[in-house]
Amino acid sequence: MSRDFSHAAKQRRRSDQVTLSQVAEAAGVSPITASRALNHPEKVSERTRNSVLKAVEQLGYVPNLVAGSLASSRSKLIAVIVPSLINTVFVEVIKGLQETLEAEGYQILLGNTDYDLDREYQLVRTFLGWSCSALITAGLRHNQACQTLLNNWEHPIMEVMELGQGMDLNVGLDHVAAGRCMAKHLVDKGYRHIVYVGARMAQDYRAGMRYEGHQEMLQSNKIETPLIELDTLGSLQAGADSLTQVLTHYPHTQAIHFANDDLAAGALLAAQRQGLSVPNDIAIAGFNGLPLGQHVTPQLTTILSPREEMGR
Amino acid sequence: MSRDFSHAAKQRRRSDQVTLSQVAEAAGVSPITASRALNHPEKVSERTRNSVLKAVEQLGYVPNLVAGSLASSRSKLIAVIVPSLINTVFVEVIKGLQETLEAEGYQILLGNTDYDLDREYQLVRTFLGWSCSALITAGLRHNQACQTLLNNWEHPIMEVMELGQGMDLNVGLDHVAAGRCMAKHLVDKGYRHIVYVGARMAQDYRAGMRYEGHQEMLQSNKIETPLIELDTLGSLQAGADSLTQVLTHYPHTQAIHFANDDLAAGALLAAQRQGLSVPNDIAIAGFNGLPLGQHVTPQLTTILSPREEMGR
DNA sequence: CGCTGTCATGATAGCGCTACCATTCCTTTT
DNA sequence: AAAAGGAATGGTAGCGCTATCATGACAGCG
Repeated sequence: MSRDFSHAAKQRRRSDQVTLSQVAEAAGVSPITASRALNHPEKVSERTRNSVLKAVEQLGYVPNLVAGSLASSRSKLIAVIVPSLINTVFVEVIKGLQETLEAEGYQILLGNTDYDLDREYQLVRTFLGWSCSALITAGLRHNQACQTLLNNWEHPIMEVMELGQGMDLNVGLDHVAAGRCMAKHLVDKGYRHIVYVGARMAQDYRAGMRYEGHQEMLQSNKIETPLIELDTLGSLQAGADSLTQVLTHYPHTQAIHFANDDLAAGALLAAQRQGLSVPNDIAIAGFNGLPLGQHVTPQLTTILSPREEMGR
Repeated sequence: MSRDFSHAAKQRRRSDQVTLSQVAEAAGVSPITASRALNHPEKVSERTRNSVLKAVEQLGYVPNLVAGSLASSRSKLIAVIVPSLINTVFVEVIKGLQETLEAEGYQILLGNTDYDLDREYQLVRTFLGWSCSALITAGLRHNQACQTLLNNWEHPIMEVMELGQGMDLNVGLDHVAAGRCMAKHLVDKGYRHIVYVGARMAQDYRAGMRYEGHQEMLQSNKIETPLIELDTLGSLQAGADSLTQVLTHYPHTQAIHFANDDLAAGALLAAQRQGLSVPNDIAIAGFNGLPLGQHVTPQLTTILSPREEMGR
């Protein structure tokens, strides 16, 4: 219970990193002024600003952003959570975001859920802990805990890839409609034996939604809707493999509707290697509008514009 | 000069975020113990740990990683700096790193230099400010300021893509040798009219190094070394365009040696669209071993293994 | 000539967490 | 039985920065 005041001072400076105070001292101003000179240059006189800048240069000062963020409870970080880096679309999205955000001085904190909503929750938790100034996630579907977390969060949340009842910002498209649209296109072309090929649609539920649209359209035309579902993630290789599967199980197939362009491109190239003519022997449809798609024999695609939809 | 002790307390809690202290209180322990329960579970009794965990759950506590990092001057962040997201190789590298690092609980802070060394310096500065626990950068070449910064940094630095005198860890390959090797291969195949196509080699100096090797080999065989340099970044589209250029300027071309697989694949597909047979009419060589390369008519490639080289 | 307003700067007090001891209460050793 | 070691917990003091308020200097005003 006794109190005493005889504690010896404890030293804990762990690194020899140059601090703002040292810069301030070298510049002959107070730490606060040095801080302002760097972060709100317009609030200090030009003379002061210059001498601070000079001191920064001389000492090789590197601002400790962690400390700054803690003090201001803001950070120039933006969390980007995607379900996969294998599927090229998400890479395209990151590319687009990256261009815009980095130009604004933000850094991207990258997370990959592997189509696992629990993993997504973990990532969101972690990223919120970094007091990111925004969070960008692919998709509207989150698990309960994650949803709660996001609802209570006060910073902007952007959900890409999918249209619907979003939280803050929401760009994307209606996947059911997209599937329906592509199916209609194939039907209109006169194809009657159409196979849908998806990859892990339980997880990549957006591909599932496109399949729904596809089904809807074919059924209303009284056409069978055979489905081949791969249990690997969509990739060129998977697409190539699936072609064989399709031809084995459904030899009469006239057209294949793939869940995404990676699969479609893989199948297309495989078809060419096997000497099949596309689209005469077999038509191939994909989804996304990857650059690759435009370089093979003309291919059907819906376009996603990942670059444009930033704004804030 | 006068000192007085009558300051009123200032309130500044800016958010209603749950703090560790609140968790500790709810669990009936001190904040320190709560911290330990979460970060060093083996150091507290099971009873304590459980009650802390329960409190965390109940209150919906999200650890403030910024504060934690400041206090411990460590963070579970790893900076990854690449020169481009357009060139598919770097995406592959990120993919590989991502898989390994995320499994270890690290987050990736992504930066893109656009092949600009000054931009790289800025990024390094920023990332050091986040007290990342490691930094991964593509390439050994940095500007002076950046080099100084990196030399004085006490955490691991990994340089990928390029072999040589590195700092800490260095994985990659000898690009001059790679260029030489591919050129030799083409010469051995009997080609005598070989064009090299690169994209912005002043910036993408690794492509330049491969060209050096290429040149060396051809010259020692008394073969001309025509070069076409594009001033866009390597992409499928650029590759396709370059094919036309090559055929216009050097109609006798038997083989094209591309600086990377994106260009090569673009050209290959373009050739096919134009009805050219590869490699009978024209041979196409790339560099990197992208998955795409394996799906077009067999193509020459050196393989980079971005996934394996993690360690730590 | 005091009164208010604006500008540049400074003093103070944290942001939420963890490192570093110190303390308590056991168990083991000689 | 006392000394020594160990395990669990707690108190204190920052990590390096910025928000908030306070201050001083000087201009404009009636």
